[in-house]
Amino acid sequence: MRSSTEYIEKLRKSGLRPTKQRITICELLFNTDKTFHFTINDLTKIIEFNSNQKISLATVYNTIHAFQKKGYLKEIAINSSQTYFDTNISAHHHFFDEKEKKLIDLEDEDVYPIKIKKTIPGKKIKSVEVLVKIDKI
Amino acid sequence: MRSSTEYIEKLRKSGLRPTKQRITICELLFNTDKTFHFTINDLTKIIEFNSNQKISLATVYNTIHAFQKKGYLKEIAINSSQTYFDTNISAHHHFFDEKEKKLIDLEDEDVYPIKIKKTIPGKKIKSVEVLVKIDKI
DNA sequence: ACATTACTTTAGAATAATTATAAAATTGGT
DNA sequence: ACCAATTTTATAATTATTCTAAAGTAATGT
Ligand SMILES: [Mn+2]
Ligand SMILES: [Mn+2]
Ligand SMILES: [Zn+2]
Ligand SMILES: [Zn+2]
Repeated sequence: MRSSTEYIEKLRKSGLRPTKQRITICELLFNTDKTFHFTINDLTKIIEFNSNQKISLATVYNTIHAFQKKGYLKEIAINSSQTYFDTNISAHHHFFDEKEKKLIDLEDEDVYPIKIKKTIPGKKIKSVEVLVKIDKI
Repeated sequence: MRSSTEYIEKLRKSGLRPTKQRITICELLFNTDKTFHFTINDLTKIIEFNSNQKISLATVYNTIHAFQKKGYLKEIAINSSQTYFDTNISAHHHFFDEKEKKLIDLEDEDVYPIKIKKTIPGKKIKSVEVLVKIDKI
C-alpha cells in the first residue's frame, strides 16, 4: 500500500495535475506488486467496486490515455473488440487465450531473444512484440 | 490471371456456393502473385474501382469472414480502428508502420526462429506472431 | 484569502466499425 | 420447372471510443 502522496508527486512530475480521479486510478492500477492486464471496461468495474467514487467514463478514457502517453501503461496489440492495457511496462511478450479473453505475461526468460534481420530504409524499430495465441488442448 | 472456374471449384470444395459476389472477391484477392494486406474499407474501394459490380457492405464482411474461417485469409493482430486481413496465409511476421498504417511482411528468413519455453497447463499454442512497430528514423 | 487562468471532469452526443435482421434473390438438386 | 437451402441486400442495431462544451478544480500571483 503506497501512500497517495507518492502518486501526487508522480503526477506532478509528469505535468499532470493530481486530481482525485487520477489518484484513485493510480491507486487501483499501481498499488500492488503484481502487474495486470485490463480493458477500460474492466477498469470501470474495478473503480466501481473498489472505490467510493464515481468517475465518468470520459475521465477513465482520458486518464488511461494520459498515463499511456507518459509511459505508465502499455497498450497490447491484439484483435479484440476492446483495447487491452498493461501495468507491466517492461518489454515483454504475451500469451492470449481467445476463449477466456485473457492475457498472460511471458517473461524475458520464457522467449529466446528475437532477432529481426530485415530493415526498412528510413525506418527504425520502435517495438517488437510476440503474441502467442493459445487454446484448449 | 486465373480463370474464375478455378475459384468456383475452390468455393464448391469449401462448401461455399460460388456466387457472383464471392467469385469477384476471389478474383480481386487471389488473382495476383503478390499477397497483400487490406482492411474491409480497402477492399470496398478495390471492388468499387476494379469491378463493375456493387457488392453490399454486409456481403463483403460475410465473405471475408467466410474466407477467413476456411483459411483463405489471415487476420493480423494489431491495435487499429479497423481489422487487417492478409492474403498471405503462411505463418509469418509483420512490420507495422503506425503513421502510414501499413503492414509489411517479414519472411521466414528475416526472423530467427521464435522459441517459447513457458507452457500453460491444459493449453496448446495455436499461433506465434511477431509484430514489429516501426517509425521514421 | 482572492482573483485569474489553465487544466480537468462530466454528461451526453457523435462517430464509426462491425454485426444483426429479415425480406428478396439466387443456387443446387430433383 | 419446382423446392429448399443458402446468400445477398438495405437497413437498423450495437458498441467501443472520441468529441463537445459547460461546470468544476487546481495552480499561481497578488
Ligand atoms: Mn487508444
Ligand atoms: Mn472479425
Ligand atoms: Zn503484460
Ligand atoms: Zn502478411
